[in-house]
Amino acid sequence: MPASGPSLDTIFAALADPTRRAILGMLLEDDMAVTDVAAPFEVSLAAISKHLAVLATAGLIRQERRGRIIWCKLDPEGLRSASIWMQGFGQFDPIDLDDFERFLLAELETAPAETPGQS
Amino acid sequence: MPASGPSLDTIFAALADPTRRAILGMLLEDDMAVTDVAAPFEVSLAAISKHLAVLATAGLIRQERRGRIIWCKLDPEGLRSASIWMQGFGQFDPIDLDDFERFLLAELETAPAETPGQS
DNA sequence: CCCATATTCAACCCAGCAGTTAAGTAAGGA
DNA sequence: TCCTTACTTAACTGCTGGGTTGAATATGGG
Repeated sequence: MPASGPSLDTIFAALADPTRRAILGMLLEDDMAVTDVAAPFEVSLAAISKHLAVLATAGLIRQERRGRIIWCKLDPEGLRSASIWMQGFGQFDPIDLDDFERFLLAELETAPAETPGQS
Repeated sequence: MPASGPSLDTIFAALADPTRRAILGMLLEDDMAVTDVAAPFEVSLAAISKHLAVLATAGLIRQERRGRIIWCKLDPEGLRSASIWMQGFGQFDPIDLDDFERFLLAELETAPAETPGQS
């Protein structure tokens, strides 16, 4: 009883944006404040704030205020229903994590319009 | 060497629409002609035709003309890159196919605005 | 050849989303 | 208290996406 969280609509729509996927990739390494998340991107802070709201609504991240800083952390469970849905199509070989690493790097290199990952 | 097909942008965006996911669910059982795919839905045939084009562009289905009928068939490989990407977040327990079945049914029941699955 | 079937194309409408800037709120620190 | 830091909200813009209808294309059958 995963309590049927956010809809698949919401989750997949959230994942459809390269900026948001890049953010998830960043949060995979560490929790971050909103400002720090925004730093590598060229878009405004407000835009990133909205992206984070979308990700939170989709249940992919959680935001927790501590002092005046809002910490963003990945919520891997949020991907669960989407993952289950997808696994239903095609019985792939068990996923190799190295594959993921490669994909993530490729994603970051051919990034939106800036180079998140650079300082 | 997955030949880096359609982008994750394209794939996730395709999956973000409930009508399109319903179509994928239908094609999971059998290949279908465009007209037959459209039948259960309330939207126009042209709309479904567009949805199918989106799915094809995303590499999730393949369309093959035979006579005057265009057959649509699922292309599970199209989900591969997206699946790999997602598996990178959160090491879930190995997916139980029954889970998928339940999700698919739930999806179909609370369908877009019509009842695909009805004749 | 002509008509019906199967599907796409074209032109258009409307809603929603990503982006902007500017103002608003919240919380430390001097 | 006042300023600064950390975010969000509001109002607006431009583009894309899903929907429509109606015409165009392609193919099989009588």
